[in-house]
Amino acid sequence: MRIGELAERAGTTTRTLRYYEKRGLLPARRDAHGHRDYDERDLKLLRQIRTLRDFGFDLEETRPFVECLRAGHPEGDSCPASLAVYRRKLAELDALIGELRAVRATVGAQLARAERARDRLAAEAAVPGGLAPGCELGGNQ
Amino acid sequence: MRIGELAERAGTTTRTLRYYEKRGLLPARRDAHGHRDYDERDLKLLRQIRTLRDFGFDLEETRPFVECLRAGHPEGDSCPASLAVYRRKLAELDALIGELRAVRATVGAQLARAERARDRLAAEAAVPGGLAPGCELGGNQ
DNA sequence: CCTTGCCCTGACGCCGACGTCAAGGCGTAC
DNA sequence: GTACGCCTTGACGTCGGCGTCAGGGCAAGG
Repeated sequence: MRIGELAERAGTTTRTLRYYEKRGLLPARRDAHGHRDYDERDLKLLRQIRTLRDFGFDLEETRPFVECLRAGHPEGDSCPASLAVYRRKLAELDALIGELRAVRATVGAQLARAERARDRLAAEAAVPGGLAPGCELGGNQ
Repeated sequence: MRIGELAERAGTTTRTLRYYEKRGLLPARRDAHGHRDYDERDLKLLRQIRTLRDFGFDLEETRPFVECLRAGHPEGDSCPASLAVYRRKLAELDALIGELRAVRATVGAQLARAERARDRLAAEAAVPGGLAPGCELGGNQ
């Protein structure tokens, strides 16, 4: 099949396929007209790439999976190099999730603090006698 | 103080300060020589920006905090616009963390599956007579 | 005098994964 | 003939947040 058909069947674009070829990830044979010629195996390789990319893998990280398939293995993750990428990715994800949760906690605490400060000021404004005007906390002279 | 000193005191670079100025985030007065002239308040604004950026806020998202401080409020998050950014960021973080955990679960499952497949093949190779070659996949108990 | 050290502006480089033109070739259909 | 649709290569644009020159100024110190 030609590039347009492969792109459509994989839910991507011709530009992407040419890019993958330039990166050496998905080389294509050529027909008599110089047009790229792909087969079902290429579709399988491409789907492997896209699946991993959907998970946030870099293009380079998909390479071991593609080479594993091309070597004749039934799955892209049938090779040790692919498993190593999985493990590295899991470690990355765990680290990132940990950082994000820490940030989330900090930002959440900041929001809570800021809201308390706001409510305190609002309460003082609503009930001017509630706190002495000279109270230092408000800062409002 | 001049740009070099401010950069050093805030733990950033002069390039960054010029960039913030160009973005209209941290305008600077000029002295007789045309050199940027900052004061302690600018340092406070800058620290607010850097803190938020360390949390992963975009530069534009820090603007409400900076303007809030510049308007005379004691904290950058003393204004409703800042609180809105906090809330938006929390929602973003929650969504992102959720996605990442889903990806983590999927990748973890893929790794486990691939490792089982590998171990199964290794066991078959180690004990060639242990299972009949015609044994159906996955049915080896 | 020259060097050192700070400052200035302007502009290109970088990262990743493509999008989007520009300009042209070839085959088929009208 | 010519319009259409697919293909080709090449090259620039995108996004954010700067890094890194290039080229020049101004003041103090030796």
